[in-house]
Amino acid sequence: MDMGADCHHEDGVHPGLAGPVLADALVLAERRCAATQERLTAPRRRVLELLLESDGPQKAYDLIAAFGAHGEPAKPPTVYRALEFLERLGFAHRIESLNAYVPCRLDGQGHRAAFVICECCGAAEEFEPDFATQLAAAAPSGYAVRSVTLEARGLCPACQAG
Amino acid sequence: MDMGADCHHEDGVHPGLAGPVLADALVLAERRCAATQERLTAPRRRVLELLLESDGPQKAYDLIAAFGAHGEPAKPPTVYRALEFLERLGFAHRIESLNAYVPCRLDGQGHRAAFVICECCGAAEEFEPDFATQLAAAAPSGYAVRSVTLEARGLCPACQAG
DNA sequence: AATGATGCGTTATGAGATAACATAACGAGT
DNA sequence: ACTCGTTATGTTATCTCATAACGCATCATT
Repeated sequence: MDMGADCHHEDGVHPGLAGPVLADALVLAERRCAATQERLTAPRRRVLELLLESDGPQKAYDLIAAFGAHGEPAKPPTVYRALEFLERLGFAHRIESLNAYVPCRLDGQGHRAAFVICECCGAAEEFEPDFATQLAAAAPSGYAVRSVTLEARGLCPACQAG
Repeated sequence: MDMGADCHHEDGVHPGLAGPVLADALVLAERRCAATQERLTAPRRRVLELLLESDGPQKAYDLIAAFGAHGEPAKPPTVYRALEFLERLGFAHRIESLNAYVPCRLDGQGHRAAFVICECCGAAEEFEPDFATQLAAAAPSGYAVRSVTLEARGLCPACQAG
């Protein structure tokens, strides 16, 4: 995406978790895994941690580079497998139009995710596409819609003001 | 996308143009370019032709491979530049979740494109997202939405029946 | 013709993702 | 505790997707 060279704003919508808040989020994820007999293994947990710490959408190779505790990168499959797991459980989402990943900011698992993406600062905000059911009606006749990818672009409030 | 191993359907929604119908479509494209002082150059025209001939979403490297008249592939930038042009003029759309391209099947230029994609046969059907304006309201507070990427997945009528 | 803008051809490389295979960890049943 | 099937990981290599950078060609205007 072209962010425009004249944007001086920071990613600020989701500042990224740290300290006890981050720890809590990870514990919550552990619990949700335990409840469904899924395993939040070390690499999965690490990738989730990196996503939660981040201020905005993360590229897979950013995660790969940041994976190791002392600067050693991960191997690509390690991170891609973890991302696949996190998406499956609803802990993370892929933003197709950015080739990037974000942690889920909403509670419900299995929900349909939708995003607004600021073309200026790159922030991505998740929202609940309540109208997904409307979509099924709006879609061409006869299609049985099962999932929806919805990514809207525009300007976040800060970038409109600035 | 996982199309499922058990689908025996063909891409049938848009059979691909040929002969006089194809020629007409290209002439129409020429006219629309001329009207806005844009140039439908040879590589651009060739890529549009390949898209119009196709039965379904085409990958960039499929187009690259098919570009030459006698089996010689194009160089990647040739095709990517043509696709960029065709998208800009509304003659083609990129489907993000497939990394693939389709010719525009609707008349209006500059419209917001939306797609339903059959998870079984891979067909992609374009439709007009009339509710895009509703989206602006549904989006998180304060975002000024400028464009929307909407890609729904499900089963086309033929694949539901079969 | 000179000029400036746009587009093309070419080489090379960057960015994103996965196939394939071997090894290791878990967990249910005995 | 053992063994067996399953699930997950480590590793290497490769595949797919896309663009940077450069020089030349083409076209419209002067």
